[in-house]
Amino acid sequence: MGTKRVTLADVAQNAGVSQTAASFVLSGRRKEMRISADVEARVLRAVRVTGYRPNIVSRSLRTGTSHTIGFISDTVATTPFAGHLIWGALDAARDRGRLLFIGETEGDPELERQLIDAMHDRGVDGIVLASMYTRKIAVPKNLTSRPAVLLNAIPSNRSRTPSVVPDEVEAGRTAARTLLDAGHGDGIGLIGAGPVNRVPKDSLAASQRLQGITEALQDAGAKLAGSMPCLDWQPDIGYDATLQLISKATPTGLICFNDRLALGAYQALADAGLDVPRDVSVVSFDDDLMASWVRPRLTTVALPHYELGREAINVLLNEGEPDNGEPTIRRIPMPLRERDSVRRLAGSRPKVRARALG
Amino acid sequence: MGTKRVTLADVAQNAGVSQTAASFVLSGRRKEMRISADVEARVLRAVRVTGYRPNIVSRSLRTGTSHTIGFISDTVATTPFAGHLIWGALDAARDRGRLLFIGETEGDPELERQLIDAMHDRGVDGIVLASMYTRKIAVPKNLTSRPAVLLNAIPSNRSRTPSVVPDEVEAGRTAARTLLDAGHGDGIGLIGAGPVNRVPKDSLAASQRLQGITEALQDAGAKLAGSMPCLDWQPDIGYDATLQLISKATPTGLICFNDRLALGAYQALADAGLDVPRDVSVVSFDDDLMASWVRPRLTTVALPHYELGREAINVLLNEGEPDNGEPTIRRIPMPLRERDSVRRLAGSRPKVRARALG
DNA sequence: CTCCCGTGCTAAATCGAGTTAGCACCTGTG
DNA sequence: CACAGGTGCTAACTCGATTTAGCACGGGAG
Repeated sequence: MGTKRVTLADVAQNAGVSQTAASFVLSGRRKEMRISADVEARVLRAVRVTGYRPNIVSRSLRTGTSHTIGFISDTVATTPFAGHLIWGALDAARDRGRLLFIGETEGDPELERQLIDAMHDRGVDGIVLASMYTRKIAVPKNLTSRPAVLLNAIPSNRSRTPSVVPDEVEAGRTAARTLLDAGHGDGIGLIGAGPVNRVPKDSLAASQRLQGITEALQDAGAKLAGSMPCLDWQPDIGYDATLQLISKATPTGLICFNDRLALGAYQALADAGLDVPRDVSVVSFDDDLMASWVRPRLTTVALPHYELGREAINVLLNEGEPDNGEPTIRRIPMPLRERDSVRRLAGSRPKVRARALG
Repeated sequence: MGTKRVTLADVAQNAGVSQTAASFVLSGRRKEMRISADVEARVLRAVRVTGYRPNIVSRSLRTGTSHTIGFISDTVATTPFAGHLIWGALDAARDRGRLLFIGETEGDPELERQLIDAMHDRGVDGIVLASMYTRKIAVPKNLTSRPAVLLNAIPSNRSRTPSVVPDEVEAGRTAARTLLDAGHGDGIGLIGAGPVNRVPKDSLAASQRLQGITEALQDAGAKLAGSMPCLDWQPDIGYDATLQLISKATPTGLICFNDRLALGAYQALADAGLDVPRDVSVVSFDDDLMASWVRPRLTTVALPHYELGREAINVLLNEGEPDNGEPTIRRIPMPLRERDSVRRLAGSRPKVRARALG
């Protein structure tokens, strides 16, 4: 309890050498400083005997590196996503011997500024600034005085701050190809955006998913069967949009821009007497928990929250490597979760295995 | 960017005084050290001009207090509860000028030990060790070398470590009274435990909720209509238990030991052609998200996760106050969320308002 | 025998705050 | 005029590690 902590001086005394010698042994630079094997052995024994653990606060003061990282998000409690983002960051941090400070801004820029300062005051090696949904954000001025990485966000102002984001464009292609490969060619409808993009301006998911979808359709020479932009991506909006879309012509496949829209689409299709996937196939994005709860289970392109968290830490700690003037944007693949909401149309060619390689 | 941080020495130089004087001004001890108002003004101006912020690492080394708290939980990602526990802790920490380290043990004692050490190495002022469900835990030996608080857990070994837990006994009384006040007297059945307690040994919720229920029934002179202990508190188990219970005699009210059991009970009652709350009233515990999703919305006694998180920080920072030999156990009230699953029986006396006071 | 160089270590400075001990100056008193 | 006592400040040490500068010794070359 009250026993004082063992310091390096104690270890040195126990080993009968100077603090300097002990320090060099422990930092593994004994060759460089020509410390004899004998002294090394004595120091290591002293460490074991005394149960010495270096005081990181002190080391941090001297070296300026605290083996500590700040993780600031706009919200940690309300979305279940947050947990996995933090989880990935936590694991990556532990793998590299770092501890994580966390903070929550609740979207308040002033609070954000204070948190960044408070973490810098504590000598963090860098800060991960995370957003709960992918968007452009203004990089706070005080963030850039030390290494920083944006997570799930791209700098809106001209800033060198590296970013880690989901690869939404490729996700759009994946979603479209899933229906194309199942033979839905010209029968694909869009719920959520397109053909002209109209969604909240700071959401990147909408425009990039649409871009990927459009590219994949063009590559396949396919034409959209219809599309309904939605200003908000909630179940009830998806319900209305779907009813409206099928009132003109019934598509054989639907790409919903997120799982909540898909939930609404499920209900609308059921009300219209259409069966999923027999009459209409559905593909979506996010891989919300509910995607595996609904019946039939929803095929969706997953947001890789755990991987995003991990990669943010890795990018932060590897900073200064690929310094080619351009701000780094690391895009994390969004994996397809194939479940039960897509039907392969008769006569469609089976998915070409080689495509998975390219 | 590359500009070096402003130190106290810079401030002192800018103000034309010694570092000592500047330090005393900033720590508010100028009276004590007889610093003139003139010098004080010059120092404060210098702070403003230079944008000085104290280096907490340095302060921490000298004073031993880092204004930093460790929060270690067994899991952060998998349960939605975790977010609110951390959220409460985060808010309380911010209110008191502290930052939070977080760590996740994934139930691994070795990892737990390492995390505790890593945080102590960084000079945390104390550690909150949190469990995701209420239980007894063995307090790690290395935890107690500095202030610590158990959250959602009670020490199983003889330990002075203070605890913050939900008041499960009172919650049991609340649940029982809710049905008693609605006139369900001798018609109350239990799903999950009782009359003899048979549930996983380290779960405190079961025994304490049962104790509260039993006390409230005794106070009211009421007898149990039946009870079904369950080894695991999952929907399918609750379904079976409920079917079995009503096969003997149909109670007018059901207390389920958590919301998942209640979900199963809902399904069983529906299958048996019984309506909630017309035929059977249901009260439960936890206030899971789903409790407000099911129809009729479930009346349940809520686990106060946010408050638990807040209080853990408060207890940690107020340590050394009520030092009366006994280990402190702080019990946080579990509030009743009155929704639509309880029916007041005809002829029952309305709830006495004064009862809420006592 | 002297000089040089490599070997193996140590003394002391350093990081940036907080804290202890004490110095110079002024005023009032006997 | 000597001296006590208060006022207002500063020099120097401290926390515990890292790191720079350099010392003592032995052996080989000239």
